Amino acid sequence: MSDQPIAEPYALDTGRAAHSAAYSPLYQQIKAMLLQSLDRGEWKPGEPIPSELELAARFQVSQGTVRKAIDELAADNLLLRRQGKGTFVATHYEAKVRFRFLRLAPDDGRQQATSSRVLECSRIKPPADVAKQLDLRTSDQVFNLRRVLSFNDVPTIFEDIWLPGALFKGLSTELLAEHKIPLYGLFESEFGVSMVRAEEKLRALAAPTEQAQHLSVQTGTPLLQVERVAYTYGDRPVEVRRGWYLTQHFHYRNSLN
Amino acid sequence: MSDQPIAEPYALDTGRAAHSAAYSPLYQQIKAMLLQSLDRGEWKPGEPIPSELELAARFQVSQGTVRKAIDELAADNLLLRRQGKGTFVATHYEAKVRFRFLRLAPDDGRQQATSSRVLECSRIKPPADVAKQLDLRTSDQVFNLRRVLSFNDVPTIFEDIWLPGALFKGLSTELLAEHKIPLYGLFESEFGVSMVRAEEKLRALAAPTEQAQHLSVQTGTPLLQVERVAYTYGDRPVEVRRGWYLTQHFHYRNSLN
DNA sequence: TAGTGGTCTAGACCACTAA
DNA sequence: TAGTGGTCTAGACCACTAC
Repeated sequence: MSDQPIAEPYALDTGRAAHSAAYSPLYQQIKAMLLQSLDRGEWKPGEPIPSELELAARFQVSQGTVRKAIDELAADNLLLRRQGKGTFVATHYEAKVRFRFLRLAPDDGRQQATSSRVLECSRIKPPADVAKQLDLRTSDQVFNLRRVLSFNDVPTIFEDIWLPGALFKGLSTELLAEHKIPLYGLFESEFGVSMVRAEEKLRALAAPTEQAQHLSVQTGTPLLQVERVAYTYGDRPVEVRRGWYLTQHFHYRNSLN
Repeated sequence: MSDQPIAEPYALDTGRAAHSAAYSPLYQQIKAMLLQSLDRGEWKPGEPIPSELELAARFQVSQGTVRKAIDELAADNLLLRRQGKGTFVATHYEAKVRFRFLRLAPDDGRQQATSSRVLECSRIKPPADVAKQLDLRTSDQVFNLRRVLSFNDVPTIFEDIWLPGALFKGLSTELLAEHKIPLYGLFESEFGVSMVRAEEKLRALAAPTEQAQHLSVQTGTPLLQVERVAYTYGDRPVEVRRGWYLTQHFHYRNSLN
């Protein structure tokens, strides 16, 4: 085993000449490569990624440059740093992460027992607007999922969810029944799809008949409607979700920074 | 003029001994001092702060340490870095910042002419819940402001606002009429109060009579109610705002990260 | 050309974790 | 004790802005 230099396995653009065609800093290039590794599932949620020194050696840069790349991924909540232990791939099996995506909170602040009842899980062709939001054709297959979330056994959220069929092969009512909350945890461990970011649009509206029935309220009751598009690595949309929230004893919390 | 060393004017805790009582990194201490300067109004919104090298000399640390402090303040949107020009105190007279606090957007994405009509501006004693949220006594004075925001002359938001009297001396309907949008711009330039962060609670509810009248809809129309507490430097609450949004043609946009 | 923030390096040392 | 991330330094050079 000699110490002969190995062939440069990573194509880093070290050329930092002024006015270079498409210059991007080294740490951005490294960030992009780490993102690819995450996307490929090279390191799974909950697992540690290689140490900073190891990555620095692999990419032939200094530790500080790797640090800056990891810093940004940690700021985006894709990675989690733990001093003395390592850097880990974020997972949805953590209260912290869950609350980032479940913004409805009880007015009195008390903990609530959460339960989910799946009403439907079928393979269908998507409505035109959903197909567009998922970057699919209307001829592609999608899963349509409908469920009711209850807090302390009080039905509070009705959700209508669409998922690309190609990514969620094998999704079924049984699988959903076995698996408990959170849904995004199931997605990451069973299908290797990590939800990283989402955009939501909120409106107040009078409950349609169907939604009202699922939530045990009268038709016309004011509901908070939440339309979500969720994205995985690389800003690829992988879920459309329409939710109707009862806000008699709950509120949607948000921070403006 | 001699080059004699000046007395150390800043109390930095350089003692980094293990298990030191209350150890905090140098860059955090510097961040805290920069925050104090911002709070004192040493540098006003829109103005540049001293250069990194100058601050490094002032605090007797390396440029890198100052950079890290500034990095965090810039990430929190308190400062704005502009390469080649300097680092500036964030101001609410910028579209970017405005959209951080006004989350209602038209469904069709088209630009809308925004106008504000002030209905009331009075000095009163605060309701108990408002006093509590502002860390005031119910015997303290507050300003109560009511206004309607219209987009393309369509009334869309009714707001009820409370501000600590001590901080907003001289606030009046006239001042508000002269001054155009945004309100937080007025607060920062006329009263030296910079809104830095806010927490909101959203609910859907049936329009009460008064709100319905202001928004030209029927009593009972579903409205999005938004309760906001806004904070200035050092997490001090300085505004309570209750808004009712018409979401027929608008939605509240939010990003989950 | 001078001054600003932005990137990158190499190395020292600290704080935390686990064996 | 060894290995990890966290802090701090000093210095070089690049990119951008303004004069």
